[in-house]
Amino acid sequence: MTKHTPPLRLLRNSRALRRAEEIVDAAAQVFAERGYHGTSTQAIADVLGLRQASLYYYFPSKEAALEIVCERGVDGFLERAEAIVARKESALQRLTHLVASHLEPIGSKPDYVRVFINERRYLPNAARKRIARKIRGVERCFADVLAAGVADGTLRPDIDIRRTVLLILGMCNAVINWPAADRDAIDETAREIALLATRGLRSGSGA
Amino acid sequence: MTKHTPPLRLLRNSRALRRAEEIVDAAAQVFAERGYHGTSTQAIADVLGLRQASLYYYFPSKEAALEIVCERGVDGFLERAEAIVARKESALQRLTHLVASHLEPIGSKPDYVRVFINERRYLPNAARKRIARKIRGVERCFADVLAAGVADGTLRPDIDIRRTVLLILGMCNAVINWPAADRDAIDETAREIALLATRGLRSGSGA
DNA sequence: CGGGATTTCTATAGATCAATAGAAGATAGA
DNA sequence: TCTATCTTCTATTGATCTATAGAAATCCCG
Repeated sequence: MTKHTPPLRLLRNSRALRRAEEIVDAAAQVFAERGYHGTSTQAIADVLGLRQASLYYYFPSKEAALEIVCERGVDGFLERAEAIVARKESALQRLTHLVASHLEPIGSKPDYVRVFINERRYLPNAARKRIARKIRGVERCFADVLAAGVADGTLRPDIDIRRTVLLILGMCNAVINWPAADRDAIDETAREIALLATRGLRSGSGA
Repeated sequence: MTKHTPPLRLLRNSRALRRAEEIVDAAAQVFAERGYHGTSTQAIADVLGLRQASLYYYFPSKEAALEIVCERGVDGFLERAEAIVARKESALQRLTHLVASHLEPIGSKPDYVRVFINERRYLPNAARKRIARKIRGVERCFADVLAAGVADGTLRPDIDIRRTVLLILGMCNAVINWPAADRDAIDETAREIALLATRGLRSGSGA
Protein backbone atom coordinates (compact mmCIF):
# COMPACT_ATOMS: atom_id res chain seq x y z
CA MET A 1 0.00 0.00 0.00
CA THR A 2 2.67 2.44 -1.04
CA LYS A 3 2.69 4.01 -4.48
CA HIS A 4 0.33 1.96 -6.58
CA THR A 5 -2.77 3.77 -5.43
CA PRO A 6 -5.64 1.62 -6.70
CA PRO A 7 -7.21 3.12 -9.80
CA LEU A 8 -10.14 4.51 -7.89
CA ARG A 9 -11.60 6.23 -10.91
CA LEU A 10 -11.65 2.82 -12.55
CA LEU A 11 -13.81 1.44 -9.83
CA ARG A 12 -16.68 3.34 -11.42
CA ASN A 13 -16.07 1.29 -14.52
CA SER A 14 -18.57 -1.55 -14.37
CA ARG A 15 -16.15 -4.14 -15.72
CA ALA A 16 -13.46 -3.49 -13.16
CA LEU A 17 -16.12 -3.15 -10.52
CA ARG A 18 -17.44 -6.61 -11.25
CA ARG A 19 -13.95 -8.07 -11.15
CA ALA A 20 -13.20 -6.37 -7.86
CA GLU A 21 -16.45 -7.84 -6.59
CA GLU A 22 -15.41 -11.34 -7.60
CA ILE A 23 -12.10 -10.92 -5.84
CA VAL A 24 -13.70 -9.71 -2.62
CA ASP A 25 -16.00 -12.69 -2.79
CA ALA A 26 -13.10 -15.08 -3.29
CA ALA A 27 -11.22 -13.48 -0.42
CA ALA A 28 -14.24 -13.80 1.87
CA GLN A 29 -14.57 -17.45 0.93
CA VAL A 30 -10.94 -18.36 1.60
CA PHE A 31 -10.57 -16.16 4.68
CA ALA A 32 -13.68 -17.84 6.10
CA GLU A 33 -12.31 -21.29 5.47
CA ARG A 34 -8.65 -20.96 6.45
CA GLY A 35 -8.52 -17.74 8.44
CA TYR A 36 -6.77 -14.52 7.45
CA HIS A 37 -3.24 -15.53 8.39
CA GLY A 38 -3.79 -19.02 7.02
CA THR A 39 -4.69 -17.62 3.62
CA SER A 40 -2.14 -16.77 0.94
CA THR A 41 -2.96 -14.30 -1.79
CA GLN A 42 -2.17 -17.20 -4.12
CA ALA A 43 -5.13 -19.11 -2.68
CA ILE A 44 -7.45 -16.20 -3.37
CA ALA A 45 -6.23 -15.93 -6.94
CA ASP A 46 -6.66 -19.69 -7.42
CA VAL A 47 -10.38 -19.41 -6.73
CA LEU A 48 -10.74 -17.24 -9.81
CA GLY A 49 -8.02 -18.80 -11.95
CA LEU A 50 -6.13 -15.53 -11.75
CA ARG A 51 -2.44 -15.01 -11.18
CA GLN A 52 -1.46 -13.98 -7.67
CA ALA A 53 0.07 -10.70 -8.78
CA SER A 54 -3.06 -9.68 -10.69
CA LEU A 55 -4.93 -9.15 -7.45
CA TYR A 56 -2.79 -6.09 -6.81
CA TYR A 57 -4.30 -4.31 -9.74
CA TYR A 58 -7.48 -4.11 -7.63
CA PHE A 59 -6.20 -4.09 -4.08
CA PRO A 60 -3.22 -2.41 -2.48
CA SER A 61 -2.72 -5.16 0.11
CA LYS A 62 -4.08 -8.32 1.63
CA GLU A 63 -4.94 -6.33 4.73
CA ALA A 64 -7.10 -4.00 2.64
CA ALA A 65 -9.03 -7.01 1.34
CA LEU A 66 -9.66 -8.18 4.89
CA GLU A 67 -10.88 -4.73 5.74
CA ILE A 68 -13.40 -4.72 2.91
CA VAL A 69 -14.64 -8.20 3.72
CA CYS A 70 -15.08 -7.33 7.39
CA GLU A 71 -16.85 -4.08 6.58
CA ARG A 72 -19.33 -5.96 4.45
CA GLY A 73 -19.71 -8.62 7.07
CA VAL A 74 -20.75 -6.08 9.68
CA ASP A 75 -22.69 -3.89 7.29
CA GLY A 76 -26.31 -3.33 8.15
CA PHE A 77 -26.31 -4.95 11.57
CA LEU A 78 -26.37 -1.68 13.47
CA GLU A 79 -28.81 0.11 11.19
CA ARG A 80 -31.38 -2.67 11.35
CA ALA A 81 -30.99 -3.05 15.09
CA GLU A 82 -31.53 0.66 15.67
CA ALA A 83 -34.63 0.61 13.49
CA ILE A 84 -36.06 -2.24 15.51
CA VAL A 85 -35.36 -0.62 18.86
CA ALA A 86 -37.20 2.49 17.70
CA ARG A 87 -40.40 0.56 16.99
CA LYS A 88 -43.44 0.91 19.17
CA GLU A 89 -43.56 -2.71 20.27
CA SER A 90 -43.13 -4.54 23.54
CA ALA A 91 -39.64 -5.32 24.78
CA LEU A 92 -40.16 -9.02 24.18
CA GLN A 93 -41.33 -8.46 20.62
CA ARG A 94 -38.43 -6.15 19.88
CA LEU A 95 -35.96 -8.62 21.40
CA THR A 96 -37.34 -11.34 19.15
CA HIS A 97 -37.00 -9.12 16.11
CA LEU A 98 -33.46 -8.13 17.12
CA VAL A 99 -32.44 -11.77 17.23
CA ALA A 100 -34.02 -12.56 13.87
CA SER A 101 -32.43 -9.50 12.33
CA HIS A 102 -29.04 -10.42 13.75
CA LEU A 103 -29.22 -13.90 12.30
CA GLU A 104 -30.41 -12.96 8.84
CA PRO A 105 -26.98 -12.05 7.34
CA ILE A 106 -25.65 -15.36 8.63
CA GLY A 107 -27.93 -16.95 6.08
CA SER A 108 -27.47 -14.46 3.27
CA LYS A 109 -23.71 -13.76 3.37
CA PRO A 110 -22.19 -16.37 5.69
CA ASP A 111 -18.59 -16.05 4.49
CA TYR A 112 -18.52 -12.31 5.11
CA VAL A 113 -20.09 -12.61 8.54
CA ARG A 114 -17.80 -15.46 9.47
CA VAL A 115 -14.73 -13.45 8.57
CA PHE A 116 -16.04 -10.42 10.40
CA ILE A 117 -16.68 -12.50 13.51
CA ASN A 118 -13.51 -14.60 13.50
CA GLU A 119 -10.88 -12.45 11.80
CA ARG A 120 -11.62 -8.85 12.68
CA ARG A 121 -9.09 -8.98 15.47
CA TYR A 122 -6.34 -9.08 12.83
CA LEU A 123 -7.42 -5.79 11.27
CA PRO A 124 -5.18 -2.74 11.56
CA ASN A 125 -6.13 -0.53 14.47
CA ALA A 126 -8.23 2.05 12.68
CA ALA A 127 -10.51 -0.45 10.99
CA ARG A 128 -10.77 -2.60 14.07
CA LYS A 129 -11.89 0.31 16.17
CA ARG A 130 -14.39 1.43 13.59
CA ILE A 131 -15.96 -2.00 13.59
CA ALA A 132 -15.79 -2.28 17.36
CA ARG A 133 -17.85 0.89 17.55
CA LYS A 134 -20.56 -0.64 15.41
CA ILE A 135 -20.59 -3.75 17.53
CA ARG A 136 -20.95 -1.72 20.68
CA GLY A 137 -23.86 0.03 18.99
CA VAL A 138 -25.58 -3.28 18.38
CA GLU A 139 -24.93 -4.34 21.96
CA ARG A 140 -26.46 -1.10 23.13
CA CYS A 141 -29.59 -1.83 21.11
CA PHE A 142 -30.00 -5.17 22.83
CA ALA A 143 -29.23 -3.57 26.18
CA ASP A 144 -31.79 -0.81 25.68
CA VAL A 145 -34.51 -3.31 24.91
CA LEU A 146 -33.62 -5.43 27.91
CA ALA A 147 -33.58 -2.35 30.12
CA ALA A 148 -36.99 -1.36 28.81
CA GLY A 149 -38.28 -4.83 29.63
CA VAL A 150 -36.92 -4.63 33.15
CA ALA A 151 -38.35 -1.13 33.59
CA ASP A 152 -41.87 -2.12 32.59
CA GLY A 153 -41.73 -5.29 34.61
CA THR A 154 -41.91 -7.85 31.82
CA LEU A 155 -38.31 -8.94 32.44
CA ARG A 156 -36.82 -10.16 35.68
CA PRO A 157 -35.22 -7.32 37.61
CA ASP A 158 -32.27 -9.45 38.72
CA ILE A 159 -30.61 -9.87 35.34
CA ASP A 160 -27.20 -8.38 34.61
CA ILE A 161 -28.03 -6.57 31.41
CA ARG A 162 -24.53 -6.35 30.01
CA ARG A 163 -23.85 -10.00 30.56
CA THR A 164 -27.21 -11.07 29.24
CA VAL A 165 -26.66 -9.10 26.06
CA LEU A 166 -23.32 -10.84 25.54
CA LEU A 167 -24.91 -14.23 26.16
CA ILE A 168 -27.70 -13.68 23.65
CA LEU A 169 -25.20 -12.42 21.09
CA GLY A 170 -23.04 -15.41 21.95
CA MET A 171 -25.85 -17.70 20.88
CA CYS A 172 -26.42 -15.71 17.71
CA ASN A 173 -22.76 -15.58 16.74
CA ALA A 174 -22.22 -19.25 17.53
CA VAL A 175 -24.47 -20.12 14.62
CA ILE A 176 -21.92 -18.80 12.13
CA ASN A 177 -19.44 -21.52 13.06
CA TRP A 178 -21.89 -24.39 13.01
CA PRO A 179 -21.51 -27.03 10.36
CA ALA A 180 -23.62 -26.19 7.35
CA ALA A 181 -26.12 -28.92 8.15
CA ASP A 182 -26.98 -27.29 11.46
CA ARG A 183 -26.91 -23.83 9.97
CA ASP A 184 -29.41 -24.13 7.16
CA ALA A 185 -32.59 -23.46 9.07
CA ILE A 186 -31.76 -19.95 10.23
CA ASP A 187 -35.36 -18.95 10.81
CA GLU A 188 -35.98 -21.90 13.06
CA THR A 189 -32.85 -21.10 14.98
CA ALA A 190 -33.82 -17.47 15.36
CA ARG A 191 -37.13 -18.53 16.84
CA GLU A 192 -35.45 -20.91 19.25
CA ILE A 193 -33.02 -18.29 20.46
CA ALA A 194 -35.76 -15.74 20.89
CA LEU A 195 -37.96 -18.21 22.71
CA LEU A 196 -35.14 -19.29 24.97
CA ALA A 197 -34.22 -15.70 25.74
CA THR A 198 -37.70 -14.33 26.24
CA ARG A 199 -38.91 -17.24 28.38
CA GLY A 200 -35.64 -17.33 30.22
CA LEU A 201 -35.68 -13.65 31.05
CA ARG A 202 -39.28 -12.70 31.65
CA SER A 203 -40.46 -12.25 35.18
CA GLY A 204 -43.15 -14.09 37.07
CA SER A 205 -42.07 -17.59 36.16
CA GLY A 206 -41.13 -18.63 39.66
CA ALA A 207 -37.81 -18.95 41.47
CA MET B 1 9.08 -33.99 12.65
CA THR B 2 11.57 -36.08 10.78
CA LYS B 3 14.63 -37.48 12.50
CA HIS B 4 15.06 -35.50 15.66
CA THR B 5 12.60 -37.52 17.71
CA PRO B 6 12.11 -35.52 20.91
CA PRO B 7 14.13 -36.94 23.77
CA LEU B 8 11.15 -38.65 25.33
CA ARG B 9 13.17 -40.25 28.07
CA LEU B 10 14.26 -36.77 29.03
CA LEU B 11 10.72 -35.71 29.58
CA ARG B 12 10.85 -37.67 32.80
CA ASN B 13 13.70 -35.43 33.85
CA SER B 14 12.15 -32.75 36.03
CA ARG B 15 14.33 -29.99 34.66
CA ALA B 16 13.50 -30.57 31.01
CA LEU B 17 9.92 -31.21 31.99
CA ARG B 18 9.65 -27.82 33.63
CA ARG B 19 11.18 -26.13 30.58
CA ALA B 20 8.81 -27.94 28.23
CA GLU B 21 5.99 -26.78 30.45
CA GLU B 22 7.11 -23.17 30.19
CA ILE B 23 7.25 -23.44 26.43
CA VAL B 24 3.76 -24.92 26.16
CA ASP B 25 2.52 -22.13 28.36
CA ALA B 26 4.21 -19.50 26.21
CA ALA B 27 2.79 -21.09 23.06
CA ALA B 28 -0.72 -21.11 24.54
CA GLN B 29 -0.36 -17.46 25.46
CA VAL B 30 0.79 -16.32 22.03
CA PHE B 31 -1.52 -18.62 20.08
CA ALA B 32 -4.43 -17.27 22.12
CA GLU B 33 -3.48 -13.69 21.41
CA ARG B 34 -2.47 -13.77 17.75
CA GLY B 35 -3.87 -17.07 16.49
CA TYR B 36 -1.88 -20.08 15.33
CA HIS B 37 -1.03 -18.84 11.85
CA GLY B 38 -0.40 -15.33 13.16
CA THR B 39 2.21 -16.65 15.58
CA SER B 40 5.86 -17.15 14.68
CA THR B 41 8.02 -19.55 16.63
CA GLN B 42 10.19 -16.51 17.26
CA ALA B 43 7.32 -14.90 19.17
CA ILE B 44 7.00 -17.95 21.40
CA ALA B 45 10.72 -17.95 22.10
CA ASP B 46 10.61 -14.22 22.89
CA VAL B 47 8.19 -14.81 25.75
CA LEU B 48 10.87 -16.86 27.50
CA GLY B 49 13.96 -14.99 26.29
CA LEU B 50 14.99 -18.12 24.41
CA ARG B 51 16.37 -18.40 20.89
CA GLN B 52 13.90 -19.50 18.25
CA ALA B 53 15.86 -22.62 17.35
CA SER B 54 16.05 -23.76 20.98
CA LEU B 55 12.35 -24.57 20.96
CA TYR B 56 13.10 -27.49 18.67
CA TYR B 57 15.01 -29.25 21.38
CA TYR B 58 11.64 -29.77 23.05
CA PHE B 59 9.20 -29.87 20.15
CA PRO B 60 9.43 -31.40 16.69
CA SER B 61 7.23 -28.75 15.09
CA LYS B 62 4.99 -25.77 15.62
CA GLU B 63 2.05 -27.98 14.75
CA ALA B 64 2.95 -30.35 17.56
CA ALA B 65 2.89 -27.44 20.00
CA LEU B 66 -0.59 -26.50 18.82
CA GLU B 67 -1.66 -30.08 19.31
CA ILE B 68 -0.46 -30.14 22.90
CA VAL B 69 -2.07 -26.80 23.72
CA CYS B 70 -5.39 -27.90 22.22
CA GLU B 71 -5.30 -31.23 24.02
CA ARG B 72 -4.84 -29.45 27.31
CA GLY B 73 -7.52 -26.97 26.42
CA VAL B 74 -10.08 -29.71 25.89
CA ASP B 75 -8.81 -31.92 28.69
CA GLY B 76 -11.31 -32.84 31.34
CA PHE B 77 -14.41 -31.39 29.69
CA LEU B 78 -15.80 -34.74 28.61
CA GLU B 79 -14.90 -36.62 31.79
CA ARG B 80 -16.56 -34.08 34.05
CA ALA B 81 -19.63 -33.85 31.86
CA GLU B 82 -20.07 -37.61 31.86
CA ALA B 83 -19.76 -37.73 35.62
CA ILE B 84 -22.46 -35.09 35.98
CA VAL B 85 -24.86 -36.82 33.60
CA ALA B 86 -24.51 -40.01 35.64
CA ARG B 87 -25.65 -38.31 38.84
CA LYS B 88 -29.04 -39.02 40.35
CA GLU B 89 -30.34 -35.50 40.06
CA SER B 90 -33.10 -33.80 38.13
CA ALA B 91 -32.50 -32.80 34.53
CA LEU B 92 -32.54 -29.12 35.46
CA GLN B 93 -30.02 -29.61 38.23
CA ARG B 94 -27.73 -31.62 36.01
CA LEU B 95 -28.01 -29.05 33.22
CA THR B 96 -27.00 -26.34 35.66
CA HIS B 97 -24.02 -28.36 36.80
CA LEU B 98 -23.04 -29.10 33.19
CA VAL B 99 -22.93 -25.40 32.44
CA ALA B 100 -20.89 -24.58 35.52
CA SER B 101 -18.50 -27.41 34.78
CA HIS B 102 -18.10 -26.29 31.19
CA LEU B 103 -17.23 -22.77 32.24
CA GLU B 104 -14.76 -23.64 34.95
CA PRO B 105 -11.68 -24.18 32.72
CA ILE B 106 -12.40 -20.84 31.08
CA GLY B 107 -11.48 -19.31 34.39
CA SER B 108 -8.61 -21.62 35.31
CA LYS B 109 -6.76 -22.01 31.97
CA PRO B 110 -8.21 -19.40 29.61
CA ASP B 111 -5.35 -19.37 27.10
CA TYR B 112 -5.54 -23.09 26.55
CA VAL B 113 -9.31 -23.11 26.19
CA ARG B 114 -9.22 -20.14 23.88
CA VAL B 115 -6.73 -21.84 21.59
CA PHE B 116 -8.72 -25.06 21.67
CA ILE B 117 -11.91 -23.19 20.75
CA ASN B 118 -10.48 -20.84 18.12
CA GLU B 119 -7.52 -22.69 16.60
CA ARG B 120 -8.37 -26.37 16.65
CA ARG B 121 -9.52 -26.18 13.07
CA TYR B 122 -5.88 -25.73 12.02
CA LEU B 123 -4.80 -29.01 13.60
CA PRO B 124 -3.70 -31.89 11.38
CA ASN B 125 -6.49 -34.31 10.62
CA ALA B 126 -5.79 -36.96 13.21
CA ALA B 127 -5.65 -34.57 16.16
CA ARG B 128 -8.62 -32.59 14.92
CA LYS B 129 -10.75 -35.69 14.70
CA ARG B 130 -9.68 -36.88 18.11
CA ILE B 131 -10.74 -33.57 19.61
CA ALA B 132 -13.94 -33.48 17.58
CA ARG B 133 -14.86 -36.81 19.12
CA LYS B 134 -14.49 -35.41 22.60
CA ILE B 135 -16.60 -32.41 21.70
CA ARG B 136 -19.34 -34.63 20.33
CA GLY B 137 -19.17 -36.51 23.60
CA VAL B 138 -19.79 -33.33 25.54
CA GLU B 139 -22.63 -32.40 23.23
CA ARG B 140 -24.14 -35.81 23.80
CA CYS B 141 -24.02 -35.24 27.55
CA PHE B 142 -25.99 -32.04 27.21
CA ALA B 143 -28.37 -33.74 24.75
CA ASP B 144 -28.98 -36.66 27.09
CA VAL B 145 -29.88 -34.37 29.94
CA LEU B 146 -32.20 -32.33 27.75
CA ALA B 147 -33.83 -35.49 26.46
CA ALA B 148 -34.33 -36.71 30.02
CA GLY B 149 -35.96 -33.41 30.89
CA VAL B 150 -38.31 -33.66 27.94
CA ALA B 151 -39.10 -37.27 28.78
CA ASP B 152 -40.09 -36.54 32.36
CA GLY B 153 -42.03 -33.45 31.38
CA THR B 154 -39.92 -30.80 33.05
CA LEU B 155 -38.73 -29.46 29.69
CA ARG B 156 -40.90 -28.26 26.80
CA PRO B 157 -41.53 -31.05 24.33
CA ASP B 158 -41.18 -28.73 21.33
CA ILE B 159 -37.46 -28.01 21.63
CA ASP B 160 -35.02 -29.17 18.99
CA ILE B 161 -32.52 -30.90 21.24
CA ARG B 162 -29.53 -30.77 18.90
CA ARG B 163 -29.98 -27.08 18.21
CA THR B 164 -30.62 -26.24 21.83
CA VAL B 165 -27.44 -28.00 22.86
CA LEU B 166 -25.47 -25.97 20.34
CA LEU B 167 -27.08 -22.76 21.56
CA ILE B 168 -26.26 -23.43 25.19
CA LEU B 169 -22.69 -24.35 24.27
CA GLY B 170 -22.61 -21.22 22.13
CA MET B 171 -23.28 -19.12 25.19
CA CYS B 172 -20.67 -21.00 27.19
CA ASN B 173 -17.98 -20.78 24.52
CA ALA B 174 -18.71 -17.13 23.82
CA VAL B 175 -17.38 -16.29 27.27
CA ILE B 176 -13.84 -17.27 26.26
CA ASN B 177 -13.65 -14.40 23.78
CA TRP B 178 -15.08 -11.75 26.07
CA PRO B 179 -12.81 -8.96 27.18
CA ALA B 180 -11.19 -9.83 30.48
CA ALA B 181 -13.34 -7.35 32.35
CA ASP B 182 -16.48 -9.21 31.39
CA ARG B 183 -14.88 -12.58 31.90
CA ASP B 184 -13.76 -12.35 35.49
CA ALA B 185 -16.95 -13.37 37.22
CA ILE B 186 -17.23 -16.85 35.76
CA ASP B 187 -19.46 -18.18 38.53
CA GLU B 188 -21.96 -15.39 38.05
CA THR B 189 -21.99 -16.04 34.36
CA ALA B 190 -22.50 -19.76 34.83
CA ARG B 191 -25.52 -19.04 37.00
CA GLU B 192 -26.96 -16.65 34.42
CA ILE B 193 -26.56 -19.13 31.61
CA ALA B 194 -28.08 -21.92 33.64
CA LEU B 195 -30.96 -19.71 34.72
CA LEU B 196 -31.58 -18.52 31.21
CA ALA B 197 -31.50 -22.05 29.86
CA THR B 198 -33.56 -23.73 32.55
CA ARG B 199 -36.25 -21.06 32.65
CA GLY B 200 -36.22 -20.76 28.90
CA LEU B 201 -36.65 -24.47 28.35
CA ARG B 202 -38.88 -25.73 31.09
CA SER B 203 -42.48 -26.46 30.30
CA GLY B 204 -45.62 -24.95 31.73
CA SER B 205 -44.57 -21.32 31.45
CA GLY B 206 -47.17 -20.32 28.91
CA ALA B 207 -47.14 -19.97 25.13
C1' DC C 1 -9.20 -2.47 -38.25
C1' DG C 2 -6.16 0.78 -35.62
C1' DG C 3 -4.70 2.70 -31.34
C1' DG C 4 -5.08 4.11 -26.67
C1' DA C 5 -6.62 2.43 -22.35
C1' DT C 6 -7.44 -1.38 -19.44
C1' DT C 7 -6.42 -5.80 -17.62
C1' DT C 8 -3.54 -9.72 -16.85
C1' DC C 9 0.79 -11.78 -17.25
C1' DT C 10 5.90 -13.11 -16.22
C1' DA C 11 9.57 -12.44 -13.37
C1' DT C 12 11.54 -11.24 -9.34
C1' DA C 13 12.80 -8.61 -5.22
C1' DG C 14 12.86 -8.69 -0.45
C1' DA C 15 11.22 -10.32 3.79
C1' DT C 16 9.85 -13.84 6.96
C1' DC C 17 9.52 -18.24 8.64
C1' DA C 18 9.95 -23.20 10.13
C1' DA C 19 13.29 -26.34 10.73
C1' DT C 20 18.24 -28.45 10.77
C1' DA C 21 23.26 -28.90 11.76
C1' DG C 22 26.58 -28.63 14.62
C1' DA C 23 29.37 -25.89 17.95
C1' DA C 24 29.48 -23.91 22.52
C1' DG C 25 28.09 -23.66 27.10
C1' DA C 26 25.94 -25.35 31.43
C1' DT C 27 25.07 -28.98 34.71
C1' DA C 28 25.70 -32.68 37.69
C1' DG C 29 27.68 -36.94 39.29
C1' DA C 30 32.10 -39.35 40.23
C1' DT D 1 38.09 -31.22 39.03
C1' DC D 2 37.16 -34.19 35.28
C1' DT D 3 33.79 -35.88 32.20
C1' DA D 4 29.60 -37.34 30.12
C1' DT D 5 25.21 -35.60 29.39
C1' DC D 6 21.99 -32.11 28.76
C1' DT D 7 20.68 -27.53 27.12
C1' DT D 8 21.12 -23.53 24.43
C1' DC D 9 23.38 -21.05 20.95
C1' DT D 10 25.01 -19.44 16.16
C1' DA D 11 24.50 -19.99 11.51
C1' DT D 12 22.08 -21.30 7.71
C1' DT D 13 18.96 -23.68 4.40
C1' DG D 14 15.12 -23.82 1.71
C1' DA D 15 10.50 -22.75 1.34
C1' DT D 16 6.85 -19.46 1.18
C1' DC D 17 4.76 -15.15 0.89
C1' DT D 18 3.56 -10.21 -0.09
C1' DA D 19 4.27 -6.79 -3.16
C1' DT D 20 6.47 -4.38 -7.31
C1' DA D 21 8.12 -3.66 -12.14
C1' DG D 22 7.31 -3.83 -16.49
C1' DA D 23 6.02 -6.55 -20.60
C1' DA D 24 2.22 -8.79 -23.03
C1' DA D 25 -2.42 -9.47 -24.02
C1' DT D 26 -7.06 -7.92 -24.35
C1' DC D 27 -10.67 -4.77 -24.83
C1' DC D 28 -13.28 -0.99 -26.68
C1' DC D 29 -14.28 2.99 -29.43
C1' DG D 30 -13.80 5.33 -33.55
